[in-house]
Amino acid sequence: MSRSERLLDLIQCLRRHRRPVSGHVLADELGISIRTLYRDIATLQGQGAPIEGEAGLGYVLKPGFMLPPLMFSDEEIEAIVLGSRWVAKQPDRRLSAAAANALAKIAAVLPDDLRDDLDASTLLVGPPAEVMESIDLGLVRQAIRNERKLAFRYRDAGGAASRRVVWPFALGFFDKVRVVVAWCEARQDFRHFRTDRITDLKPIDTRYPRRRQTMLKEWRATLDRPRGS
Amino acid sequence: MSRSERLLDLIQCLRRHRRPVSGHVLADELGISIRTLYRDIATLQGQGAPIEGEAGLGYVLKPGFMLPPLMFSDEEIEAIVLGSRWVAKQPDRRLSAAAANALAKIAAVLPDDLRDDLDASTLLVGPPAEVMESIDLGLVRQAIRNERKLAFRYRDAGGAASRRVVWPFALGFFDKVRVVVAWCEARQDFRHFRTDRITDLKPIDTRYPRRRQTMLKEWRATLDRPRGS
DNA sequence: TCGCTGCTGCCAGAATCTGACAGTAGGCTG
DNA sequence: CAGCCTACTGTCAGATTCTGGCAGCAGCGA
Repeated sequence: MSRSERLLDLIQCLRRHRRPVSGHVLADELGISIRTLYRDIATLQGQGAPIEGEAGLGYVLKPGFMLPPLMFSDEEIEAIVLGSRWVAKQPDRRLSAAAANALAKIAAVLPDDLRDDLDASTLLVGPPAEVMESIDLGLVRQAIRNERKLAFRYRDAGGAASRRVVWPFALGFFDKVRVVVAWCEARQDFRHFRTDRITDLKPIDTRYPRRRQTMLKEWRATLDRPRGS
Repeated sequence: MSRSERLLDLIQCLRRHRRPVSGHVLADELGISIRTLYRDIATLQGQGAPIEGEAGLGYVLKPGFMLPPLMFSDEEIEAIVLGSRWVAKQPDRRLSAAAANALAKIAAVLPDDLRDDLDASTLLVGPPAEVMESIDLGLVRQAIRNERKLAFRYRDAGGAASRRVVWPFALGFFDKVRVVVAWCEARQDFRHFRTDRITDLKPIDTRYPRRRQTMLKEWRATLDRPRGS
């Protein structure tokens, strides 16, 4: 195996083990000596890979993801760039900024002619709507990831306010607003909640009793067939 | 310069010259011997790069684009995936298919935990609208790229039909339909045309007298300020 | 204190890469 | 057809890089 291939393998290894791994283990998995591993790690760090080593612990790959060399056709690149531009115009600040950063990174490695072609493919959406998020989406993401309940006050389309305890499992886009998709304990059904109508968001420390993947699947199934059938 | 860096450089070189380039020229640009160049080309081909060499002509990089290893944060990946999903749901069949392919390629190299997180971020747009493209968007793209005029019949929102000759310079999304952005010869102004209302599209072989980048810039400027000011 | 770990410098042998030369084969032009 | 340009392969010796082992230092936890 050539050295450059091995470097990618090393990243994949680090990603597999999420906990700190000792250099010795990594060297074993790659079939190289510990000395060479240290050199490889140094090389990767030199190329900007976010690898951290601490004495007595081992190595961890900091969050952040390296895409290995990927082949895309012109159209696939166009699709990716266009989609990222769309995300960049969405009101979710964090995602929008992330999309802008991603676009910058992609543009940096694109050949000029392709970049020109992409300029001819524009997005005609209006300026981003001034939707003020009243809540911290980070809390929602965390609750989803850890399968924890959420409590909040909600004001529905009619203006009626209510208190909810829900089991969130997805955070989606709907037109210009973001919605939390969840099982509502009060209604005993799937509901989605516009984030801009949520107030007093409080994470609850109890885990909800179902797997979020399962609920996602069930919820999708209810979407596929029209209401009432 | 290490060999692996040079291989990426070689791809960039090939991309710069769009016409066939002889191995000798490439070797000069990279500062290596012809023999080493042949070896490098062979290596790249072995890794799946679409390089073609023909005796008497030179090397060409077949359309298709290789993204070098790129670092993305979790959020940037989420933005890219989300955007691609959005594109995949758009009515433009070619782009939608391209987005689906790109997503598959990205998903293939994503670690499992990240893929799970992304599942929790859904797109709540309805099923793709049944917009039948009556024209071949490929012709439009080609006209834009080559700065050629286009002639077609257009039926506007009020139902009134007209013949147009335009200078197209962009192909954009607007909500669920695609629009051609162009300078309209009849109206002597920028106009955009919904592709589903265009019929009898005919490419015209005459080049229009302005640069498409310039027109794009001017058109963008008109968008920034509200009408009438 | 000990053990485990990260990390660096050094060195000799192994592996790889590189350039040069020679030769084959294919396309293009005259 | 000949002549030229090109892609491509084989071979080989020297240059370069890579690799593993060793020694040693530093930080962390028990």
